[in-house]
Amino acid sequence: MPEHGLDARKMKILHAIIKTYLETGEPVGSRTLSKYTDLNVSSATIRNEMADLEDLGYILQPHTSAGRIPSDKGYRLYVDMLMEEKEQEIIEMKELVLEKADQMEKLLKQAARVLADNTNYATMISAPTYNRNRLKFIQLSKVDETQLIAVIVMEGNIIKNKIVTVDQEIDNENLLKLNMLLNTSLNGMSIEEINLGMIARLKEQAGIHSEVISDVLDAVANVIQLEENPEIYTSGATNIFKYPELSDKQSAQEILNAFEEKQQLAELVTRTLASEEGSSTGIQVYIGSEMPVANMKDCSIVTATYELGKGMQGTIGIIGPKRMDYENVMKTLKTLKTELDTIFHKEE
Amino acid sequence: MPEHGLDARKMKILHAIIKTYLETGEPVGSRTLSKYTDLNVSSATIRNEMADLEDLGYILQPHTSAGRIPSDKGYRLYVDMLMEEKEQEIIEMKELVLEKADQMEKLLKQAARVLADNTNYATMISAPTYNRNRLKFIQLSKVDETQLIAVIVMEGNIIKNKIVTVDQEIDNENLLKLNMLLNTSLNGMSIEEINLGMIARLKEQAGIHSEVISDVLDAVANVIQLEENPEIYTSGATNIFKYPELSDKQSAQEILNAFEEKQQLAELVTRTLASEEGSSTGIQVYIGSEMPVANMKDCSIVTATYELGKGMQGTIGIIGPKRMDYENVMKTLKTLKTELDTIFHKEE
DNA sequence: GTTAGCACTCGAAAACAAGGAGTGCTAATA
DNA sequence: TATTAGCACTCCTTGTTTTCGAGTGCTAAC
Repeated sequence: MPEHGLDARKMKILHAIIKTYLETGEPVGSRTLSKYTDLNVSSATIRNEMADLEDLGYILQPHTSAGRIPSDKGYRLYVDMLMEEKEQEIIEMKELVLEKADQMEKLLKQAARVLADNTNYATMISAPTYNRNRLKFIQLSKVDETQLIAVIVMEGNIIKNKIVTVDQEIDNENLLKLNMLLNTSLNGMSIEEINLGMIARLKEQAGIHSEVISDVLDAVANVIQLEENPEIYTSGATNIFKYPELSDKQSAQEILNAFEEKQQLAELVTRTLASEEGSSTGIQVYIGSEMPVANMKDCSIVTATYELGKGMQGTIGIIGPKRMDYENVMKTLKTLKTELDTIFHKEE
Repeated sequence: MPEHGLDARKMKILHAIIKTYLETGEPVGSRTLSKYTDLNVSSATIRNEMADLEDLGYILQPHTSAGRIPSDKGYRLYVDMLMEEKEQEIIEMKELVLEKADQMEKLLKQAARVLADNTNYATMISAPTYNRNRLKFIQLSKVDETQLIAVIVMEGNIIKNKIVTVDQEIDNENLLKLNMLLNTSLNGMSIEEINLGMIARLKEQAGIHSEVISDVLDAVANVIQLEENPEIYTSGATNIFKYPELSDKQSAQEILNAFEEKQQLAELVTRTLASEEGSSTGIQVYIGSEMPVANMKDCSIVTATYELGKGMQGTIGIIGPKRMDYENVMKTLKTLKTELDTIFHKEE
């Protein structure tokens, strides 16, 4: 177990350093620690131990005559320890009660906000991406003489619609035929299964209305595109101003920029979904330089994956300073994750 | 014309002060101005004039031994002058070419981004709100045994859908009836016209499927709600960091917060739409304390209204420091406005 | 009415001076 | 041998003082 090569006391000291630094945000010195309750040793002893810990790379000294702060490696050890702790009890959290929202979008937005308000960190939630999309239903309806509306429903009730303008009016009978044709051919299909040959056959069967088919298929393609570029909802980005180490002009701008562009966050999401290995708990932690996105080197992010069943999943993330309250954040995240899981499964 | 009570030279000096301040962001002194090309007077003279201008409230002195900066009143005069200038030529702006996007949402997001990138200010665009929504089309379709999908199309092709779960399966014949019923009763109706009596009548006619009606009407109500709470897209919020006077921790946080919450921006939009009076040009300018939203007292915002025809309109806004390049901003905004106008009218 | 000249003001930046938290090392202690 | 007290040293932080210079208002001359 002690693969980190730290004896019990060093461990205790490191733990104490991290804990206090999490609270104060300021380098912690030996004297402070010696007064720390259950270690009954003098500051000098602590200094010796700290020198060792520094040699081992678990803590750093910002400058010669300052206290110590945890290094990324130190945080990592701390977090891993938390992870190992027996299955954490799900905390009661009345504040997290999510109002029933009829649309996933609203629900997720709201979840992000609640999370941000509760934790005082910045949050992000990605809409679920669908590993294997299958068409469930397609419907063409006539809006007026020249306009049709195509409604496409994917498994998981992802709905998309598109207005299709046609040159010549389609009568009801033909419309019915087209609908039949589309549904019988495409129903239950995954995107990969719709190939060129099939499209050609469809167009042929559609006769004079073949160009409508193209438009409908465009809309289908659109749904896929949405899958590849998952929607991401964020909240509480300005919470970073609460942490002095992040709120100097330079870093604040970079972080907020990442939030606004969302591109980088998206990258992070896919990364998280891909490497589903921290999976005993389903929670992953990136600390500082471990972060897959640049210019957030001073942050940590804790992510969890929620399930919507049928191979669809999304990511919840909390982004804060490296000295974030990992313990609490992980608990909270876990709670929200299960919350979302149950909501979505109920709704099915 | 000279209702401001300034002779030509004072005018020139004020203009020069503002211009240089816009560029440098620093208080401008008399010596700087005396070297200003076309005023061939000494710094002493300028000082005298500046004292007058200060008495009149057009400029301020941050502290005794500093140069002068424009006051809100000064900016206002400047902007009004710009407004009066003969209809500004629409500048060519290749960068503003907007890729054809199939969805309004994407289009507006993109427009906001382009605008932000081009101006180096923060931007916002509100989706059009519909003054008098009329239903154009309602369609209920069966997705599977227990689920229906209701698609609602409003005038202007605003589409909304909702999944409706039913207890007992509805056969195709009944579905057709419901569709007929809904469309004949509601088609062309504005929201205000759908009253309780009508709803009761509908339910009665729907017979055993009356609860479906409720759900569909809920969805209709949803569309209205969306109207009251217009979607707002923003971009380039972090541009404010480019202006030192806005990027201290305090103001940056407040401004960015307003951007994240968007509530305040929404307020601003409705305000803009309501007071359609700066309308010779269709452009409105709020300077500093004129701003209807609090905690953006150090900003100015320039807004324009674009039309989608049929009484629908949205707002484009550019938010920056008080010393923003009004002239250019107004031009740009006007360009984008017409751009949007034409795009939307083409798409109809 | 304009301008040169000058004393004055006041902020910004630089220079300086404690003060103090924290360290590393050494020597004494248990 | 591990711990601790003691001490000199480092270097950040804080506050004070000094300097510097841009800019002003006023007065007197043009």
